[in-house]
Amino acid sequence: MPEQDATTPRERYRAQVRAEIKEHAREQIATAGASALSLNAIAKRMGMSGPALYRYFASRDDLITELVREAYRSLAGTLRAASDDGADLASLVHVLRDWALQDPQRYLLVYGTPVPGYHAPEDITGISSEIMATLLDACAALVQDGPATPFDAHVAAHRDWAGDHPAPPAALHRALIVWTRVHGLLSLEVAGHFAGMDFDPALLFAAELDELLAPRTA
Amino acid sequence: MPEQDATTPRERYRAQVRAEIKEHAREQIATAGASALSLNAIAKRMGMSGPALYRYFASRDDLITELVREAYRSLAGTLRAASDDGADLASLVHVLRDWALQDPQRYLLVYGTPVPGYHAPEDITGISSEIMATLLDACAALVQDGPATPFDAHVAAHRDWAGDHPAPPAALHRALIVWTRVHGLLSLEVAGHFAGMDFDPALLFAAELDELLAPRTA
DNA sequence: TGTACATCAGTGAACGCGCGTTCACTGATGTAC
DNA sequence: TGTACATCAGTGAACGCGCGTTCACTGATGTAC
Repeated sequence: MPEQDATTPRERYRAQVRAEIKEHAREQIATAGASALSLNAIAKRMGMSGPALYRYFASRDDLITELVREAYRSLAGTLRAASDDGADLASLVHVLRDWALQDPQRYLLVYGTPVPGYHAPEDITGISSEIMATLLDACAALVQDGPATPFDAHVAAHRDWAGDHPAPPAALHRALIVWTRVHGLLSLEVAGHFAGMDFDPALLFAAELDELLAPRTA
Repeated sequence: MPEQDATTPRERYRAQVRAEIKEHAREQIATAGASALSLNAIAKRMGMSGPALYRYFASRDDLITELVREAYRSLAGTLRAASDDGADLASLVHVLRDWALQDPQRYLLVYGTPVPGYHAPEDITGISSEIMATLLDACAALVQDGPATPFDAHVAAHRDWAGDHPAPPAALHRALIVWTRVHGLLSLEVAGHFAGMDFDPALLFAAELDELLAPRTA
């Protein structure tokens, strides 16, 4: 995972230290959540003094922004890659689940409650809609004709979030439903709300995916 | 909202100050999230010195615990009351949504990512299963016979979380699905992830509720 | 009803902590001639 | 190839802040006789 084109030794070193800082930051977030991220604590764990990190990140917010951006990019890239490999909606959703469980806090960086007092930069909305676009591709390939629901009509008139994606209203609707259902399952699982409940979250997920793909009648 | 049976003037005063502290705590949580809750800040806003609060709560964790417990109790009570008034699953789910949007941070205290470094006391699991029980009642009244899904079988063998509720496996399954779908919608809405997206979350919610109640065929 | 005592709310000082961030600096690494 | 200079990583001290929590205390409120 190269930081940039790192040609000179100094640039390579910089990139490496930056990566190491982010590594420790991710560890720290995984333990205590993003709001507990502390530059001094990272420095200590790296055997450096606190101020040294300011050579690599302008501020704590800067570091968080970088982590959030990378989380978005990682998810967008992972889904896009699966999609390019021919994954259908079911596979895509499984890829999303695997990605989320592999690093729960990273998932929460994207779809969790925003870090208090922190505001995301604009370029992230771009990556966000790239994720949506991948989901829309898969949904568009799947929707069949049927009676348009009232929400289909509504979303047809409010589709800015889909950019210029050519998906029909029913696909927009489906994509939103997929998103919210999957997020409901993942966020509860990741937050530990299934913990005392004995059943297997993977099986519930599979069952919900079945319903997601099953045809429906009125 | 009486704290306890407050008979003597001193007890009444205590209860009132406790309530006022919690009021300010809720405000602070609403602004910056639960992890930012600070006893000193609350005291300052109440025109008291920090240590004074230790007359009312043994520690910061104690205060958080109280707020979490009250959130659970409020939700359990609200749902139970609606259920006793004869609410069906659809109404119940709308009651849940209203309760969540009325105070988003309170909803997150119950179903959000747990406050880092904080562990909930046991008596809360009791209230939690009371909530589930209300949901199960509504689902049991609604499920019709049909082919048992693989997950129905699984949950029939892993139903400890339902206590001794007599609901059939299909109802357990249904309750979990209702919970996760509704939470997906609410948590994304409450966290502001629909904010840039123009469509009306209430309509998406209504559409999803329709699908939740519509009969399904394979 | 009045006095003596116990209870309890609230204060202010203090402890030790960790935080983000700045600043002037040392010393090593790279660059130009 | 060797020297002079610029660049840059990292340090240590310092600033000001807010945190949770303890402690010994004052003063008001209630209770018992």
